[in-house]
Amino acid sequence: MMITDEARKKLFKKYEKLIAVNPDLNRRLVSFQANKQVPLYRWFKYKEGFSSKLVRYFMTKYHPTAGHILDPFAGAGTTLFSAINPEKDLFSTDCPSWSSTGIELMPVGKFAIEARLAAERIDRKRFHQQMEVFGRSFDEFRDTSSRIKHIAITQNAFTGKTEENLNRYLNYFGEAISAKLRQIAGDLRGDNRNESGHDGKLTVISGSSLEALPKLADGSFDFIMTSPPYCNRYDYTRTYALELVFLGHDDADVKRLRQELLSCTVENKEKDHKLKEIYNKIGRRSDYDHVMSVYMACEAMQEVNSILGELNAHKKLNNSNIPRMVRNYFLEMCFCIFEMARILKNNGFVVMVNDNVRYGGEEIPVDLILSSFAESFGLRLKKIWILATGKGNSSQQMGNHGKSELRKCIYVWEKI
DNA sequence: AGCCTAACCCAACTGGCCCT
DNA sequence: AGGGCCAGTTGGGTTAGGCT
Repeated sequence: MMITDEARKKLFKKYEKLIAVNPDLNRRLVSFQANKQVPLYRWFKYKEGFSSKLVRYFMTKYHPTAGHILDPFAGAGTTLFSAINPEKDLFSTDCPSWSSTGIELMPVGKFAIEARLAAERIDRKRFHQQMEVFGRSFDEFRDTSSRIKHIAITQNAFTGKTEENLNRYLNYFGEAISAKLRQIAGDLRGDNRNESGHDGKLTVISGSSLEALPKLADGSFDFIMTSPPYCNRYDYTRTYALELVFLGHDDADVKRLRQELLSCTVENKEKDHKLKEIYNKIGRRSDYDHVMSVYMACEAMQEVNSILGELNAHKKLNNSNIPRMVRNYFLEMCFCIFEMARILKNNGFVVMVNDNVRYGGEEIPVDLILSSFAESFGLRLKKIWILATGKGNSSQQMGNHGKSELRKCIYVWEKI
């Protein structure tokens, strides 16, 4: 089996001087952890999100004056809300507020965004009253002595302490909901914006970035801050299956959604035909051809594709669809990056959170490949910030490939 | 008060099983 | 045979509580 890493090494050499550890960044900030204690953001834990503090950090660092921000993979809307709710200590008070636009395919994220917007408009006093009524209705059903209706065989089957714990568990649903509502009410009370809403305007587009981005106007954004799906087999429709069902989606809906996601799971099929159709329909076939040629011209990309093909032929990958997923992940991202470059204003910035990945022991330098696409489309790589502690292997890889670290990155691209 | 440690907590995963 | 899906491992971070 022929394994080379020359093209990847060459690309690394090219960008090496721009890769640097940023001591201000850590896992807490780059993940949702730092949002868990923040009022309003803590209502819904979007596991894959980053923190509001991270958004503020990069906006202050690269674009302290207000404008229009975009997040094409908006999730629960951390970027969007952080931009329209400026904090006095970070943004100058006389600067007008940002407006923000988000694109989100997953109904879960869109629902979380809309729920928060709705909550900020409600009559807070009335909400508090309703909450108390709701809480009392739970109390009526609560038998504090015991939820367990004993029969002979359960009598004295466990200690008093155990029974107390079991009851606590059985009562937990009501308690959990009441606690969440108290938190929401408290956050709304502490929120000193007026009830008519935000300083800035927030728009959310429901659908795939592959279809929505081509419809946005040239040069209409000052700043893009986002975290696309990682190239890591992560299936969002599975992670949020319960929430999707709760929102009324059936099996067919979930399967359709899974196929619409940017290819990041082994179940994703080719979207080439669909992409062609999107660009033909809006009379931009030449853009489609241009993006394809940039993708094909990237040597590191071709090296990764051919190595994964070889590993697959030798049964060295634990799932035979990994090469297809990786190939399409980068192709689809290539289209997204082309569109981001087009809709950004000159001197505008893209800040993108993403991790590198590894399959069959072979590292895929996601940061380098995506940055080389960006440069082909007129976005200059300003920095690849990395965390001091990268990410290690999953436990399953330890036996075969040992321990080695991969970069956890935040790329900064500037339109020139 | 400051150090230390055991006990938790938690992770943008991936190996492989189960059906059709 | 392969699409679709399930679910366990283990390193590293955090913290309560004991010890000096």
